Amino acid sequence: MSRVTIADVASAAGVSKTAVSFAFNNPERLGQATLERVLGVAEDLGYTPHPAARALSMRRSGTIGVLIPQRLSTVFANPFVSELIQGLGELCEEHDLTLLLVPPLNGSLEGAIRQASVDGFISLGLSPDDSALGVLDRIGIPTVLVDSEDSPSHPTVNVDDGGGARAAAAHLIGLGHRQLAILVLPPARSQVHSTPTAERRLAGYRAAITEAGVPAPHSVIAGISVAAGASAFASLPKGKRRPTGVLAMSDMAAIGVVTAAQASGLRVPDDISVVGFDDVPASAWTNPPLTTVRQPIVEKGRLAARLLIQRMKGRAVASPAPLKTSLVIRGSTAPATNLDLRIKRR
Amino acid sequence: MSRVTIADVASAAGVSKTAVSFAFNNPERLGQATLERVLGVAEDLGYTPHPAARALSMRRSGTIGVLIPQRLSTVFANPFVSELIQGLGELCEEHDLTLLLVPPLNGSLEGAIRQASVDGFISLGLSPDDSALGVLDRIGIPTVLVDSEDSPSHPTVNVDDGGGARAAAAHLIGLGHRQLAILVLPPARSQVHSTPTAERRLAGYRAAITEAGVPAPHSVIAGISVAAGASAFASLPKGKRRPTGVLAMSDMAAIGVVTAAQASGLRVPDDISVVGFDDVPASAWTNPPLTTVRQPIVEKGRLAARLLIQRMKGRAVASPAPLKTSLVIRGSTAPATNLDLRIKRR
DNA sequence: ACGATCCCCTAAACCGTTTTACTAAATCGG
DNA sequence: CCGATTTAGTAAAACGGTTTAGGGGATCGT
Repeated sequence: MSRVTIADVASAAGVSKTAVSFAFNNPERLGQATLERVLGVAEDLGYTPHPAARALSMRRSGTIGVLIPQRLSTVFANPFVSELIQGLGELCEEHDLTLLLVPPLNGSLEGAIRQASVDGFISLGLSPDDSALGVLDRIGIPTVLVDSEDSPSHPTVNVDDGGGARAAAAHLIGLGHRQLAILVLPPARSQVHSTPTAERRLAGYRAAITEAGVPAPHSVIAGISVAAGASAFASLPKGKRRPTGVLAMSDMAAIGVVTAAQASGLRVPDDISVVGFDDVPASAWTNPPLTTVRQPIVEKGRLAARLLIQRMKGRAVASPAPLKTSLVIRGSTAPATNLDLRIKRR
Repeated sequence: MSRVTIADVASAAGVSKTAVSFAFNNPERLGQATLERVLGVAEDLGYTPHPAARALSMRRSGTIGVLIPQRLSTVFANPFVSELIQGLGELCEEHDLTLLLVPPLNGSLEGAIRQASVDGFISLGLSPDDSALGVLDRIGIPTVLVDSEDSPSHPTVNVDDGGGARAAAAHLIGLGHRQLAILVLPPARSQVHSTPTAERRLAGYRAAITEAGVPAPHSVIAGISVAAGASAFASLPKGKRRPTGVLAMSDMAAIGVVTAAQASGLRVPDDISVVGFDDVPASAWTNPPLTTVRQPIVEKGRLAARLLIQRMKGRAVASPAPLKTSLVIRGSTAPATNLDLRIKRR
């Protein structure tokens, strides 16, 4: 009933364990006859090398880990992660690697990191002061940081969040919007908390607003889910002080705002403009299609994986320049209308 | 430079390897003083147990594998997988497990299976004759089949695909549609090929159509992506023979049909009705919102994970009854209009 | 005919843990 | 004060592979 090991195959074929190992990993070192016999016996017995034993012995598991700072159920509700995995996946498959998702276990990422048998880590959105990072370089495992801050010990892959955010805010301001709202992420230590990326976006929004000299925006806390966006809309000021332009930290939150606004009887973009961030595919199909800041997510995944694989091969790699972001103008933004005027006209 | 092992800690603390191991896994077997000393030394040295060594020795890796029959980049383009992972993730985190994504490597799922160090597998959409299944029970690793066919050796989690499909087709027929099209999946052995699930859906569509005695539907081959749906629309008959109702195998394909139809100048649902399958979250935000067959994807993931975890604990588990599906009627379907009539009216 | 080479194959060490079986010392009951 | 338990720790054997170093026989060149 128990697993068939290399020793079983060896004795059944009348050879040494070494020979069996060679048959699989170094066939040219065996004679034609023995090779075939060993392979045949292995097949008959249904032998399969034990992956953990192999990993231990070869000091390589053929797996890279994706460090996910929050619960899988919240993170995978955002298509951003799917997109990123598509990029990572392309390179993994190219290099015969599998992908391990490593979320916090019992609320602790560190514990999860230790348990993970991987050759390298891709870390998503970790704050530079996160204790998990300490564990990472203590273990000395190759790591690439995505959506984090520049680190002396690990290469970092980022996009130009600040520039994208400025462009988005400038777009709204250019359309005449003066009463703006920003959906900021909850402060650290909540389940969904702020990340370096979100900070850069926020800074970009604020910079553009300050430079334009328009009134300070209204800030409201929201997570990155559609539901969070919807409830954020609910807590915006009503009446004359209602914002006419909303800047979100993600497309999901933006979509939440749009649907909640529509449900409350507002028209998008006529009554309220909303801009998202990321440009996930779904943003092109929403009603109206979402104006958003595009970042090349799949490309970002590919790049991160490429760098990690190089590091795993021992090559030193430098952090690449941030990838470009660009504003994609679709249907969720329009020139601001004068509220008082419209109300009067009715 | 090399990794610090349990032996290093042991000699530094002046105890045996056993003591160090106990300090972490069996602290009550050590005296207060030694326990603290060992733990302190381990901390100082930055000791972390080698996961593969641990897995080998304990015969458990703390990981469950998700067997993915196609490339990650194609599979993760469908939000269905994200949803499923949310469900799987909930139970994994509850049980301190991580999730390994196992796509085919070099086109071979079997090879990938062997390399994966996991305690159990969740298999997605595998045909019952897939050779990968043979490998699975040869190794004797606990497995739960999702979106597959009933198997004597493994519990299966399914939804009522056939019933959902019938309801969808009946809905269109009830609206007066007589010229129907079905988007069928490519035959086996292409990159995205048909699955047992798709077969059941197809059978459901056909059964409802046959029973209602309406003309045989037009079939057109399409994958499960938005792009595939769009190009499928392009290959539908034009003019008087153009279908007025389209049945898809996934929401993504349906969305592709909708956008392509709109791009070609047709109005949805006025000129053409489209129904999807799955009810991924994005279906509620599209323009128009998609009529689709809802299946409880997250719940499906939870259930599959729950069963697998039970099997991993040695309990025998039976396949549960298929989960219920239900038709969600939104805005992409409407009563059929007489084409000739409409053309005349213009 | 004889050392050098090459071809096949093997014994044993190693990877880094956990766990079993056991021992020496300390504590206990009576 | 003595045998029986308990306590606190250890040595060695797994776990299941890969890899290093080397050995025995056939083949080669001379």
